[in-house]
Amino acid sequence: MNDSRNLESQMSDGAREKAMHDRTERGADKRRLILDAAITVFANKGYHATRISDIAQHAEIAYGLVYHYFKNKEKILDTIFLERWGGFIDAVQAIADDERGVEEKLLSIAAVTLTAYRRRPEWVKILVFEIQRTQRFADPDRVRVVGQLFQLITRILREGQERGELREDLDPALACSIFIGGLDIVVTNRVLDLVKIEGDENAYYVKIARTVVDLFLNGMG
Amino acid sequence: MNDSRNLESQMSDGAREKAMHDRTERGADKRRLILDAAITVFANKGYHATRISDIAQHAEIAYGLVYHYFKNKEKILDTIFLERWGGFIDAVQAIADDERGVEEKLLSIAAVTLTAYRRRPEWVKILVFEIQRTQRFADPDRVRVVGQLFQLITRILREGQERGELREDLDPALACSIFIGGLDIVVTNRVLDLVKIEGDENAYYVKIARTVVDLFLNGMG
Amino acid sequence: MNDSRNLESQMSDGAREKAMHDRTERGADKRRLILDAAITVFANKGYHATRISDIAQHAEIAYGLVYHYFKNKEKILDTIFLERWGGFIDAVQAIADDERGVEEKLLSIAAVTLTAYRRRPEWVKILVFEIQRTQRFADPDRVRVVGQLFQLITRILREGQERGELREDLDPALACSIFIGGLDIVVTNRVLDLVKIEGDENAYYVKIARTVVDLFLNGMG
Amino acid sequence: MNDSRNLESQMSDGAREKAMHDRTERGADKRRLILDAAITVFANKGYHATRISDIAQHAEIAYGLVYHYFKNKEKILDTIFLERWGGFIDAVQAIADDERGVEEKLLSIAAVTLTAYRRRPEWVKILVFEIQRTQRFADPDRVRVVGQLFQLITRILREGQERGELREDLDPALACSIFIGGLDIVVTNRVLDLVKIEGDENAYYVKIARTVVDLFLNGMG
DNA sequence: CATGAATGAGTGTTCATTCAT
DNA sequence: AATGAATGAACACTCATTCAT
Repeated sequence: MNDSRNLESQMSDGAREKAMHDRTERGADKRRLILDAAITVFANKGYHATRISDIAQHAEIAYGLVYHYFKNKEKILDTIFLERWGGFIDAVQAIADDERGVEEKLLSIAAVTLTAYRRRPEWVKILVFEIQRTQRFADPDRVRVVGQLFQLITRILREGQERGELREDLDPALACSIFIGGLDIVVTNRVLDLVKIEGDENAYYVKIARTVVDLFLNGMG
Repeated sequence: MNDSRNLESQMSDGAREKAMHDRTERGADKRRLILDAAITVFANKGYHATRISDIAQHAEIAYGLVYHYFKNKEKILDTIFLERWGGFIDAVQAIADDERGVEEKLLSIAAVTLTAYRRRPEWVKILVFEIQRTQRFADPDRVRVVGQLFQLITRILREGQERGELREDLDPALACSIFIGGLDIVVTNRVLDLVKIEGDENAYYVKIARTVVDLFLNGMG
Repeated sequence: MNDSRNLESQMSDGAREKAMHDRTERGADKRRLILDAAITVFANKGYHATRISDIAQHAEIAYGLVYHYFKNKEKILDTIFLERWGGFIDAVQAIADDERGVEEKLLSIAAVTLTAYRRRPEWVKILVFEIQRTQRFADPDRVRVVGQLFQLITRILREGQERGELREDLDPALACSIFIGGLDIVVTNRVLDLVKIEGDENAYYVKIARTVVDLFLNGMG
Repeated sequence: MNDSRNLESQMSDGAREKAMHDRTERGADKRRLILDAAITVFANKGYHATRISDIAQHAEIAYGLVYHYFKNKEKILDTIFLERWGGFIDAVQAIADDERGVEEKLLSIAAVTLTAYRRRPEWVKILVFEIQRTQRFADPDRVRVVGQLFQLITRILREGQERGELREDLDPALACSIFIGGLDIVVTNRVLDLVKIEGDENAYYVKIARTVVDLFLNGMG
């Protein structure tokens, strides 16, 4: 990841400027301005409905400057994807690599996912809606990259099976899909406002994370 | 549903002509031609990338005729949505209303969903990618209609809890989301070709349906 | 004039059916239906904004039937023009031919014009706006026909000069233009609602006719 | 008037560049190019028959550039209207405000009107045909602005009555309409080529102006 | 780096007109 | 005569991308 800010560090809002010296101060500034503007606008209007001029206006920079930093509109989306998803994958990787048990790992992943959404719903909107779906036929790289998440979680599950923490009669890849699907739809529901929240948002997300993992491990029966 | 052909009946390809008397024979023919062409093209190229001329060419009709039957491009998508989703909801409704236990009902729903995908992947592609996501801000009706599925399944789960077939400590609405999410991602994975199938497709889907429900009811632990 | 109903007879709303035997009863019926509908719709929406389907709907006949009676959209306008304008010219011709003095003749013409507007503003709208202006380059016939009105009034003025009722130092053609212009703009003003009417409309128009002629004959000085 | 070039100054073709600093040099250039092209094409083909590509070709610029300077086709017409009519109204205002008698004022107005037509018949065509008529229901502003001319001339007449220069038994608003109508139809006649000119055009117009005012003041009787 | 004017291909939509029945 | 489905040319408008300065 050229810009290795994962979701965790994004959460704690660590020193932003530090990471910005792969390019000129001002250049990187503008580049970041564009990306941040793009994230907002993509999330609000959707990728297709977003015009380059929208991004430029929101970033308060000149129209044509966008093309100094990005080859075209799609590259902007690509960059956002790589940056955000990369950060997310790094976080999941760290969780997968630590020494805790399966339950703790899954809880961490659920928490990271849901908290990320709570703090930066725009990113998640873009990840969920714009990238997975919009250009799905265009870029096989994109698909492969999304696959990383599945591989990491599948590995966690397989290790759990090997350690005897999980049933061994289920395909870990399929179980992984279902776990991710559970998280995904919870986020999707929020985006679509199918489920209304009452009370403390934070507690709500923690509870959801627990429930998802509880259900995944112990079942509804 | 004005056009009450649900996914099941669509599968068995029951008498098609019978439903065609809300319009002139020829008119309905052309209308259907357009819809079928649209389903194919939307699924292949995506809604945004599809030109009206693509649909007309694929249906082998004149360009302008499309606008004889549909007010505009979006209405075509709308019609597909209502037709297909309506059929699907009817099928789920029937399952929810029968007298079997929770496990059987969930199995049926999973089977219907997955089989529908196996037989008409284009429809599901359109349902999953083009409608749920693309136009999400435009039409609140759309969101509400998708919500029907959640309500039906939530009801099944709540009744299961009341009959003592299911744990009562979990919110049925949330559990419902997670169940749907499991199915959804499985379909999505197929669409995205993240998971490769080996051997008999049919058996594969049956096994998946069982696994999803097994995991949902008994958990991974 | 194949349909020789002039503005005067239109005013008195004489037996309508009588004139309709140059064609089949029903055929002429439909033809008339279309023309009447066209007059209304052209006056409301303007020629360009009027679609054939608007006319058909308003006439409560089938879409394609319009093309049985009229070669194309423009022919409908043409027919209205010839019919209405022809009637109007006939009325002016009768006035020009009678034995009264110039003042009486001009008063009659002004009265006919303004009353026609009062009773059938749609016709006048079409005459004034749609025909004189819209298609002016298309049909030289149209221009020639409008010229008839000028010729008739010019003749009246020239005769007045010869009889010593009018000044002889002014070009009668130019004076004619100015007289017509006075009437025209008064109608136009009404159409554009630049001038608001208070009290009895009828008396208002009679007074205007008198004023126009008074001013034309005696001047403002 | 933001672009205060009235018909008189347009006639004398005063320093053009001076007025051009509300926009960038080049920008204003192109904008003007478009407007000038539009005036020509609108006058030749009529507003409705004019395609954006006609304007672009005539201005020798790229198609899309038209939309850089004008929101849409109608705005181009609007701009021409405001610019030209505004200039015309300014000229009439100046005449109304000076200290001469009614006859001189009316003569000036007639001369300005007719001379404007002689020098720039396209503008008058557009003013007379395209704007007053075409969009009459759309923009109430348009009607109001045309009303300004009536108000100015009505004021002149009313003042003439107060000074005893004019008869007081006629409604000045109505007299104003008739005066304008006389001028209008004279212009219209030229446009329609109902009246043929022989000899010196200039003298012709001067004579007409005199005749119109003479007739208006002294009458035909 | 920065600006925003310039370009022009692309596409949804309209609607007069024709045609088969 | 009557119907309305079928046709397809036409056109306004959008917007990603390039370019001159």
